Amino acid sequence: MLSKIQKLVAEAVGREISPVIQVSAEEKFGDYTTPVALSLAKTIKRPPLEIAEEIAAKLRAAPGSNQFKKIEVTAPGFINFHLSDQALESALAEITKSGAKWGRPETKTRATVIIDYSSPNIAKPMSVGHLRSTIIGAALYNIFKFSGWKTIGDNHLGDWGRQFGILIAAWKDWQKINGEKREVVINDLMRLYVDYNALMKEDAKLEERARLETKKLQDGDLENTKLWKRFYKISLAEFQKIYALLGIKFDHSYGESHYQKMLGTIVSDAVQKGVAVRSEGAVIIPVPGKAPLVIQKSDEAFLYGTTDIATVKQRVTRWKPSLILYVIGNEQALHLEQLFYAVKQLGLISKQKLAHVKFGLILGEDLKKLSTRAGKHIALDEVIYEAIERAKKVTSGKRPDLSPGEHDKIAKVVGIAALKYNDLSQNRQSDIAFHWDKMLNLEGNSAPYIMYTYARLKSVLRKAGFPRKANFSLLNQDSERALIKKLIQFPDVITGVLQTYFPHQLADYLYELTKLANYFYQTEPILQAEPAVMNARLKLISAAAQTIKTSLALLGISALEKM
RNA sequence: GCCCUUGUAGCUUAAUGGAUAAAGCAGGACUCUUCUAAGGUCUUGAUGGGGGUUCGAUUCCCUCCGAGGGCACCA
Repeated sequence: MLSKIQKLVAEAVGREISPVIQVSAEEKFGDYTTPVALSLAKTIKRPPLEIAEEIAAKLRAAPGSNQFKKIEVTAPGFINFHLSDQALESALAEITKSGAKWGRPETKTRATVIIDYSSPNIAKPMSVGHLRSTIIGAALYNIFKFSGWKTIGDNHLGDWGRQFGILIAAWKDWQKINGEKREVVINDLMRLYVDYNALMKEDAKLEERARLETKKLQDGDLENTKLWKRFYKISLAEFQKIYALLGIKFDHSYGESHYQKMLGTIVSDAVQKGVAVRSEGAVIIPVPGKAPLVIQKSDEAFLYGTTDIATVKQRVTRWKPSLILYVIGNEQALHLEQLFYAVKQLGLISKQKLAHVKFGLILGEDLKKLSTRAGKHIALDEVIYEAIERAKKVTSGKRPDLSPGEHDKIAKVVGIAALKYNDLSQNRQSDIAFHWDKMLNLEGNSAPYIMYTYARLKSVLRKAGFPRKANFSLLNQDSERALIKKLIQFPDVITGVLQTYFPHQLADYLYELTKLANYFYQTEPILQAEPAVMNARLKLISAAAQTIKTSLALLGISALEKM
């Protein structure tokens, strides 16, 4: 709808502009509004009201204006569009017809996007910090895919590098003392890693050993490779458990190790092209105004910057994307700036857009970073189980007609949904202080609220049977109109997220839609209404339920039919 | 010192430069002889300070104050 109006306005203005169109803040200003006359006033040097009236007159005469019952000008020069009853009715008909496809942007694309998300480090358990990348990335993945993009999700596992040197060194020490008596689990690896890190700070010799083990691994040493594979397997199995719980999937999980064979060439090519230079024994790519990107250490080992360049190279040649999204924390902003600059200089990308979808950290309640190294750590699986437990407490008090098995299932879905929604409903760029109660909120603006609304609507639909043909002109209550108008906005919201990479815009919309659906449910009887009205209302709540379901699915949340 | 992010109600958050700053939680008052009260209605309460640009600033610029993160051989 926004783009339709934008086109109309641009034609009426008769200039090469893309005027700002927005949903009106208040009913008295119509359904959509544009301040285009206000912004034109300066360049044309005429009073904005006069310009607005002139544009409005042209708009009223334009062929596309039959969708509006009124096009009005209000001071100081806004042009407001009031949708006609007929426009609402035909829109609802279209929404009903589109079903699960409702929301797809009108402009089609066949472009490819690669989304790099989750990307945990092997040998460390996943912490709450990884939740954000995983959930935000998955939501963006769903939204792009839904919108017709060829979408590739790649979990860029941190499965190479110095952390393994540290772990291998620590492991060898541990083994000397303890032998191999029992099975190694992920927590053992973490403890080894944390302890060694602490010791390393005081003993430079340990640090040197870790460096040597890293180098040996990179040079293909047999023993270290074997250990690496072993640690890799342990970690991956652990990650899979969490991904299964969260319902997250990837198209690929090429870790950093996958690119190791390319690294030598990357560096020599960079040097040959004159993009990289030697400095203090290392090979660097200078970045204007920033620290340089080191691509080879003075001991000739490679770094994650080198791997990241190789990754871009492979992704571009293999998948020919027009967009690559890096869903990575704000703390990596500098590294990604360096990387984006480097691949451009190297000619690996030209028209392709690379974007850092940054997000704030999850901080401790003391507002300090939760780092594995510092031993401060909140395990992700622990948070997930707690979420389910809390949901269970709420669930068990309701619906005595459902079996304990159903309650368990509901609690699992609701708990995880609440966790995801809490993250996705906030602007990703701000830091989050970790509070159990906030994180696992089950009331108010939360996933359970939305899911509950959906379940109620579905319950009515089940009781009514399949709605037959309906006359939408019978939907003339305020609560009905408001709901239809909100439904119409859905594709515009999706389009917005594709541009901003802010999933919370969708969450926000979903919440507003849900509130309107609830209000309607509360104020107008559906099954008790006279048959013709009932049919129209059934169609309406069917459209609302579908849109809620689609939105939840895009956020990675499954809607329950009963709860 | 430089760079990134950030400061909105008691708390947690929303608002592509637009109209009277929007919600949730917490507090107060109502509401199940209609379809799920995990609901609905009403109510108290906010843009860190100071400048500037603009018809219009929570949004952009400057400055001060506060918070988190990062600044080549970790990832």
